[in-house]
Order: sequence, then C-alpha cells, then structure tokens
Amino acid sequence: MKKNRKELFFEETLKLVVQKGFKGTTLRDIAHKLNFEVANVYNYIDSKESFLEGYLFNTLHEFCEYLDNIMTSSYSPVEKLKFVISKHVQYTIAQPYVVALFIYEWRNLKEPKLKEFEEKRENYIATVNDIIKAGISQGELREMDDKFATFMVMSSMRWLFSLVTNEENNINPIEIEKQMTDFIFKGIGK
Amino acid sequence: MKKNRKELFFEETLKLVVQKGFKGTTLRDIAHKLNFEVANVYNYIDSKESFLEGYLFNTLHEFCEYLDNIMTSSYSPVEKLKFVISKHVQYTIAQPYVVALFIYEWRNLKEPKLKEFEEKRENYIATVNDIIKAGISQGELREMDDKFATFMVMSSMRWLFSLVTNEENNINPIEIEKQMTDFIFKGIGK
DNA sequence: AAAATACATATACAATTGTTAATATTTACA
DNA sequence: TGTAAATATTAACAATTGTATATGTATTTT
Repeated sequence: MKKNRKELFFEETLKLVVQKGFKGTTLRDIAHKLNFEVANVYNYIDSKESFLEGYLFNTLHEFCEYLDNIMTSSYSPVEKLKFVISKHVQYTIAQPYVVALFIYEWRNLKEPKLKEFEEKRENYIATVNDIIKAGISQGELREMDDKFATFMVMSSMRWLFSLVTNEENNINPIEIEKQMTDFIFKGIGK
Repeated sequence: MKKNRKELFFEETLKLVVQKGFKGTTLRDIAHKLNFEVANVYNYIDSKESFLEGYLFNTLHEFCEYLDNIMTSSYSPVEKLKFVISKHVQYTIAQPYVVALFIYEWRNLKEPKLKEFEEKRENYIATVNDIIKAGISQGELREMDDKFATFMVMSSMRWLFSLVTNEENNINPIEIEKQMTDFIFKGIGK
C-alpha cells in the first residue's frame, strides 16, 4: 500500500502537534518537517483550525456512535462497561497520537465548535455514568458514589495513550485490555 | 488578611493560563483581566517563561521532598502508597489550578528546564514504582505487572484537579481521599 | 514631610504568526 | 501525447507576540 503525500502530511503534522502543542506548532514547523515551503501546507488543509477540528470530531463521533450501540443492546451494566473500556483501549492503542490530541488540544477549538465539542463529550460521560449508576443499583458494582466512580473510570483510561507513544516495547492490545479491566474492577489491592 | 496586588496578579494569571493554555494566554490578556496596561505585567514577573517555571518546579519539589520522607520511613509499602495518594489528593484539592498547570503546561518549558523537569518527574514515578513493586513482592498487593500498576495509579490521580475546578459543590477532602484510596485498592467491582 | 516602594501609563520594536495570491513544476491518467 | 491533478515555489500581508525604555502617580514607610 503506497502512502501518498497527503497521508504523510497528516501523520507527520499530527505527531508534531502532539509533541509541541497546537499553539506551539507553527505552519513553518510543519513545512520544515515535510521539506517544503509554508504556503504548501494549504494544499492539504484549509486552515490550522480545521486540522484540529477534523481529528477531534471524528474521534468524538466514533466513540459516541459506539456507545449508542452499546446502550441499545441488552447487555448488563458490567458487560456494557467492559465494552466501553475495550473501545477506549483498542482505539488508544491503534491511534495513540489522535487520543493525545483529543486529551491535550481540544481547548484550542474556537467557538462555536468548542461548545459543541464540550457538550458532546459531556453527553458521552453522562451516558457512561448511567451505566455505572445502573450497575450499582443492580448490585453488580459495589456501593459507592456513582459520579465519582464515573470520574475515576474515565480518568484511569485517559492517559493510556502516553504508554503507547512513549513505550518502544511491543504492545499487546489484548493483555493491556485485561490489565486495564482488572485495575478498574479489582484495583491493586489483595 | 489583605490580599495585595501581587497575590491577586498570580492568582488571576494562573486561572487565565489554565483556562486558555500557556501559549494561548497573551500578556495583553493578563493585563486586561487585571485592568492595567501590558508593560505593567513586568512589575510582577521577569518573563512569561519564568511564571511557568516558578509554579512547576515549586510543585515538583514539594512532591519530591514529601516522597523522600515517605521512603526513609519504616512504613510498609501499602502504608507508603496511602501517604502518596493522600499527598496528591490533599495538594490537588488545595491547589487545583496549580495541578492543572502541572499536568497541561509543562511542555512549554524551554530547555534546559524542560529536561530537568522531565527527569525529576520521571524519578518521582520510578520511586512510586519501587513502592508498588515491593508491595507486590511482599504480598501486600495482588500479583500484577508493577510498571502497569504504577502507570494506572498515577493516571487515576492525575485528573482529580478537574473535579475540583469544575465542581461548584463543596469538596470534602477527607471523603475524596477515602473514595480515591478505595478506588485504587478495590476498584469498582464487588 | 521626605523617601522609598508599589503600581501605573504611553510608546515602540523586532520577530513571528496564519494566511493569500500568483505561478511554476512534477506526476498520473485519458 | 496531452491534459488534468497533485505538488511545489516565491513573495508579500496585516496582525499579534513578548519585551524594553522612560516616565508618572499613588501608597507606604521612615
């Protein structure tokens, strides 16, 4: 499969932006990395902002759609939660730089896109909260504050990208998913 | 206790930088928020960079010193880990915006400060890893990959600041610490 | 009251930023 | 081969950036 210039542009730019931050990456940085002149950047993107929007909303939509499918299934709360965790882990391992962008750079969106992003993400978390609340009330999860539990579950999964971007080691997605699930459900205690 | 202009400057600037990002906050933004002209900013700080350095290294040093004291104590691994968690929770609740700066903006440090920061932080994590490794080998913690366990424990604690900055509710530090400890040691399962 | 400190302003500058316009060259395909 | 599409260049722009200088006015301390 030949990798054309456009794919290369997006890959390299994504890495650069993750490394130096959105505001910290200039179009000239990007041009330099790809060995061409500044103006050429506009053969690939309409604006710096649109580059960010593209990745952020694609990712968000993919997660939301997947969660929708989980919610309209007949699985139990714990089973649903395991699907959510699986999705996060698998997506993060497949696209760690996109996730890094998602975590670190969403604040650079401009209105009204910023608000749209925040609302959709808030909606996603609220739905995960619904799963956890159901899990507690049905006795599948231990008694605890459901909002805090949701917050902790999301927090746990958020940083996984840095394990993938930093680690030279081979990553086994199946094993990472197992470890992640074990941690969230059983913790590290005995 | 009267709050002088300098304290006010640092408080407001910190909030602004956390909200808009370090690169996204201009000196003119800061001046505008404090109702004075740009040049006046230099009555409080030597440079934009030094503002960041100050907070970041103060925080890092405080955590490192505390961890040193834990390490030279005779507590068991699990007890040590509980002190680490307690420190993170208490500091985060007391200074959520400083923690947010710590998490989000360290990349804006310039060399050689950037490298110094990364090394010290890496060192901190390595020491926490030592605690967890000891905990596992002494049978206080369940059998698992110690590096991944460390990664997960740190990840869990990292985002707590956003709970404090976003929540209008009253935060009970004692209760949050209990919930955090329970999550890390027992997870959310039954 | 005088002196020192804290807090403010106006003005300027060189560098860097994202973006645009006009145009040239290479590559792929009918 | 010829034509369209992809990829490149050079040059310029208006705006914004962090920072510097020189100076003025309150406020506090002596």
